[in-house]
Amino acid sequence: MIPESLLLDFGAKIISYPKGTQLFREGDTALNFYQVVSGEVKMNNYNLDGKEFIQGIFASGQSFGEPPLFADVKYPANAEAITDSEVIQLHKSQFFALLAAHPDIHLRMTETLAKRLFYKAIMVSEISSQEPEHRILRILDYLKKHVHKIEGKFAFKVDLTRQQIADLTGLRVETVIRATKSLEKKGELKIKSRKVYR
Amino acid sequence: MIPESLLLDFGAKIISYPKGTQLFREGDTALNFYQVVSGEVKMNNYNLDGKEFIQGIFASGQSFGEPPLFADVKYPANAEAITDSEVIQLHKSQFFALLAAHPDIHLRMTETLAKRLFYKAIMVSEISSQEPEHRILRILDYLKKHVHKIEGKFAFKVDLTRQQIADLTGLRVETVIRATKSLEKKGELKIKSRKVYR
DNA sequence: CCTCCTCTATGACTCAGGTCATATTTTTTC
DNA sequence: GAAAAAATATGACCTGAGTCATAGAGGAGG
Repeated sequence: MIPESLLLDFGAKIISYPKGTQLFREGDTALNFYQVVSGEVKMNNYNLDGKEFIQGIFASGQSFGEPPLFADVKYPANAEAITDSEVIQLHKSQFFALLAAHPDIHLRMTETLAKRLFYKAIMVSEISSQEPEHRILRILDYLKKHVHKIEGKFAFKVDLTRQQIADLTGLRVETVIRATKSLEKKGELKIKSRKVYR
Repeated sequence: MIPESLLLDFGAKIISYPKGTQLFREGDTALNFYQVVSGEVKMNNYNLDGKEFIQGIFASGQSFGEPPLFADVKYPANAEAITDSEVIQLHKSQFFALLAAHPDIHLRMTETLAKRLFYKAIMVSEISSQEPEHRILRILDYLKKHVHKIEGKFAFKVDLTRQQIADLTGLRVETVIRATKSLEKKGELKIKSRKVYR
């Protein structure tokens, strides 16, 4: 997370995107650095038959879509506002000026990429190894430990719909519903008024 | 890729690992920066029933296992020498000294992470969307375009066994064999004396 | 040239997760 | 506060990739 004041110093703008708006699409060339001010933004892909896969969900303070700024590639996914959102965005050239002026922030940026790579490494291996229940637990544990930094049994209230869990794990809603129920029976998680706790 | 001479200046050592040796294991704390001098190293996971998933294969000049140096996490996978290999390794503290002294190299490092993230983003979405043939084509196209930078139909000779393709895509050997044959029939790739061309 | 080992190949069978249909509950919207 | 939309839930059925077994082809090494 880069302080907003600093971003603004370098010429960043805060832009509002109503729920459902696309900020950029898969295949677009990356022109800006983005950081969520308020609301939630997701990055996703749609496969041939319209099924969604969510690469990540980004909340207040989190940046997204940086890799293509560094690597010479196009966006591998779309970005879409999940709720009405405000996003601070800074043009690529200015972003690099900022990094050059602040090596510590560059290092934190690298750290962010490294963490995301860690998550993807886990998910890709997990998804490939099948077993819906395992996949679901893994993503919940990842969110609990690394994103929300919560400890304690059932202390983490999962603020995701079954559909979102499905789209993050590459499963179907029905499978997620059945698997979460089965996991509850096994004592791996709790379901209270339809919300999942882990 | 960081010049070997520079790494050596900062105290790096070149170490030989015979085929099959593990350099580090999933869950280990990251202590060194690694770069392949000769041979090939893979990073992989084994799931509960022993099935392998290959996170990546690294050849001469490529570095691996850096993310946990930056992010405060353990290795998400093992590293193992595929062939007899020489690897140059530099202790974490010295590695950071090197980066601080050479911002341009730090930027290239960030670029490397960004590219790898790009690959993982593609793979995770692709693997989740099922359809073996699609998955296989995707990884082949990725390797062709981004790793080997080859153009032209069937100009890319895939130097991977069916088993390795399977382990990279999360499929089974038999499925890969059947799918590649089917893809050949469809004209998407060629098989000449058992080697796949794309 | 022969042996051993790895890799490719193919058929038969199984089953887990996807698909589809339908219902109920909760939340959102106007 | 009623209507519409979204989310959860459940059953029945189906299909495609996994599993298992077995065989042949190619390559390395003595």
